[in-house]
Amino acid sequence: MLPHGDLHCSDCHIRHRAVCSRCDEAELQRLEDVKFYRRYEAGQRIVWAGDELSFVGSVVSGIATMSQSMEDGRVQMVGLLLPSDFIGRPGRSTTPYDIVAASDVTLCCFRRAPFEQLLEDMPHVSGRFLEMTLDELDAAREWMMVLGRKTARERIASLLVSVARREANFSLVPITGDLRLHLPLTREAMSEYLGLTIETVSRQISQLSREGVIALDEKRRIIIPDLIRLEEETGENLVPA
Amino acid sequence: MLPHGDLHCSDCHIRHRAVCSRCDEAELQRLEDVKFYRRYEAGQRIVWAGDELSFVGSVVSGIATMSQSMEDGRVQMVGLLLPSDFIGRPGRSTTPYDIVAASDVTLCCFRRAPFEQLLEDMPHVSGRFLEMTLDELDAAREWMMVLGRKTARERIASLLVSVARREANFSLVPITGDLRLHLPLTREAMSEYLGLTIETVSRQISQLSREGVIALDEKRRIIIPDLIRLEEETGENLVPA
DNA sequence: CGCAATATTGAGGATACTCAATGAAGGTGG
DNA sequence: CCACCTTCATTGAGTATCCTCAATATTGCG
Repeated sequence: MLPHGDLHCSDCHIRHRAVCSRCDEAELQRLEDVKFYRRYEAGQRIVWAGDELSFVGSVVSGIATMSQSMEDGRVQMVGLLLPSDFIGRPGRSTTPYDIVAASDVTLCCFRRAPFEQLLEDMPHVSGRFLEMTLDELDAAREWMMVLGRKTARERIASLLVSVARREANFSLVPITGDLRLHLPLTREAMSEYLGLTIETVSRQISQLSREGVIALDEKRRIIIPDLIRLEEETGENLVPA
Repeated sequence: MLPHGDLHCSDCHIRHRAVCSRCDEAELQRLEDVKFYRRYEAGQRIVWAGDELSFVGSVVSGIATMSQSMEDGRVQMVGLLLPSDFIGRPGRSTTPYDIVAASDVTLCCFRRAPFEQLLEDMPHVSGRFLEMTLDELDAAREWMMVLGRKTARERIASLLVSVARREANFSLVPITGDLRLHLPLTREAMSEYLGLTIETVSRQISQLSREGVIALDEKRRIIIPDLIRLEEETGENLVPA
C-alpha cells in the first residue's frame, strides 16, 4: 500500500462523496497541498469532548463513533462516522463530542484555519459542505424518530439497514442475494447508538437471527439474506399495499 | 400594528438572530425587495410532509412544530421552530416533515430560487445560514441524548429549560426570580417532542408542579420559580461539586 | 349552555432495564 | 503451544418505568 502522504486526491475512493466532491482538478491540487493524513487504531480516541480539535477532516476508511455523555455515565451516540463523513466544525476549536475509532481509521485532515479559508475561497467546497451538513441534519432527525418511537427490534433493524444502505451506495454493488455487512461495533457501541442496553441489543439480535432475518457470520460481520425483509422490520413500511 | 408588508427589516425583532443577521443596510435592502410575509393561525398546517414547498423563510413570531410520522401513526417531533428559526432546505423542493403552527405564526419568506441566488451572492447570508444549520445539528444531537437516555421527568425538564433559555436569550431579560414561560404546546405536542405518551407528560408535569419545581399558570403558561432547580432536573448536572 | 377538545388521574400490563451467571473469543506469557 | 486472563456476548430471573385502556375533569368555543 502507498504511504498515505503519496495518495493523490484523484485516486481517493471518497473523492466523489466527501467535502471535496465538487472540486475540479485545479481545486483538488489546492487541497492536496494542505491536506495530511492521520491514522488511528481501533479503540483509540480521536478527540475527547471539550478538547481542542486543531483539525477538521474526512473519514477516508474505517468507522468512528461520535457520542455525548452525561456526568452520571449515561452515553448516547449521536453519529456514526463512515467513509466520506466529516469531522469537526469550522469556526469552533473544540468538539462537544467524544470521537472514537471503532475500527482502524484513516482521516484526511486540514488544519482548521486553512480549511476555513478554503470554505471562503472555494464555493465548490463550501457548497458541498453545506449540503453535507444538511444531510447530517436530516439523518439526525431520522434518528430522533428511531430513539423516540421505535421498539428495540425496530432499532436494531434500522441500524443495520442504514449501514447496509450506505455500504451499498458506496460500492455500487446491486443489492442482490446475501449482503455481507461489516459492522465493527461492539454490543456496547450499538446500545449507545440505539438508546438501549447491551443485553437488549444482544437479545434482539439473537431473536432476529433465530428467525432468519439476519445471520451472524464471524465476529462483527452480519449477513442479510433479504434486505427487503429486514427493512420491513424497521417499522418504516416502504412497501405500499 | 403595521401591516406586515410595511415592516422594515431594520425594525424586525429577529434581525440579529435570523439568517439575515450579518447583513448590512444595503444587503438588507436587497432582502427587503424580495421578502414577503405569511401568516398562519394556531393549528394550521404550514406544509405537509412530501408536499411541494415553494418558499423558505424564517419564523418571525409564534411557534411551529416540525415532525415526522410513521405509517402506523407514530409521530416524532424533530424540531420546535421558534422566532428566527429557518424553514425549508435550499436545493430541495419538498420537505420530509410536517410543519404545523402551534400558535399564530408569522413567517418572513423568500421564494426558493431567489433565496438560492442570495446564498450564492451574499456571503453574509450563506455564512450565517451555514452557522445556523450547524447549530441546528448540535441541537438535534442534544435532543438525541434526551430521547435516547433521559427519563420522562428529565425530558420534561429538558424541554422547559431549552425553551426558557432561548426565551431568556432573546429578550435579554436577566433570569431573576420567577420566569413566566409561554409554551403554546398541547400535551400531545409535548409528548410527540419528548418521545412519550400524553399521559406520561401529564403525570410528570403534575408531579413537578406538586413538588414546586414548576407552577401551572393559565393555560399554556408555566412559571419557573427557580431555573437552577429546574436545570438540575434535566440530568445534566451543570453545577460542579 | 352544552359540546368538543384537552388534560388529569387510576389500574393493570408490556417492554426494556438491572443484576447476575455463564460462555466464547482473543491476546499474553510461561 | 496451551493455560490464563480480560474483554465481549449471551441468557435468565425479577423489576421498574412507561404505555395502554378507561374514566373523569377542565377548558374553550359556538
